[in-house]
Amino acid sequence: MGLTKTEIFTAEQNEVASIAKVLGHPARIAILQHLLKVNTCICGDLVDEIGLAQPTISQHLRELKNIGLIRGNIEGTSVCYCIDHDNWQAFKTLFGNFFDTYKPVSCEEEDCC
Amino acid sequence: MGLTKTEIFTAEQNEVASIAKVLGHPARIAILQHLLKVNTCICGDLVDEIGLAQPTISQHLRELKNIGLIRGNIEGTSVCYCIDHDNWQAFKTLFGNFFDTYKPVSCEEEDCC
DNA sequence: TTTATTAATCGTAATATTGCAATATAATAT
DNA sequence: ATATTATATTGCAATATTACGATTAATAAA
Repeated sequence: MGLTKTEIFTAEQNEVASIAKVLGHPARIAILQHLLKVNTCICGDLVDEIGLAQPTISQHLRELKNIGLIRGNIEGTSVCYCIDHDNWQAFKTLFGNFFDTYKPVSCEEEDCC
Repeated sequence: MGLTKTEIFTAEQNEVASIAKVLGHPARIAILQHLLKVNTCICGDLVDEIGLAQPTISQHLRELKNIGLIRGNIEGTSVCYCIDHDNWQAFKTLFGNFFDTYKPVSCEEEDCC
């Protein structure tokens, strides 16, 4: 074990979890926040900004890119990263809908908590 | 290694990442979705509903409870779980703000992607 | 008091993640 | 061609996560 049983869950459950999982590391949140602030940057900027080794930042960038949160464009010898606009909006909606599903129970109804 | 360097990140970055991490497993999304649908349920219901072993569900429930997404009330021999209203709203706002930070770059401005 | 019922905890195996040094790759500059 | 710059990949050690069988604890029912 140590292996998630994805086959017993719905596609939506797996998708929400996959995105949340990528957001579940402070380095990746820091990368996204830096990108949100400066719009575009290269890997080296993030190494200076965040203070993790270059291979570690590169690895986090790959995960963010794989899930579609960011994109990277080769520019000479460096790679310019930025937020993926369309996916960002889609993920925002996905999480918004998830959190909005909550319907507070009225005091009249049964509630154990 | 294998250990996240939380000390080099801001409290907000660590908080967002911690919550996202807990949301980063389909079983925990499934548990929350079931709770959102039926308002309250006990551990055994989730075992039947989801199809993981009882200790596994119990473990996922503990993580959801630790981060504050749900609460559990002892009722006789069973424990009644429900969404934690206040934290749910707070986390919704936290993630909403995070996703809303994105300001699309106009075509005029520099953008590499 | 014994026996269910329900959930938590313990222990453990399999797998995943984090972080980095060393190395490889790829484009540019000299 | 060679050196430089920037990033990706590989390999590995330390740690974390996932899942579950076995056990425990705590209440309820007989």
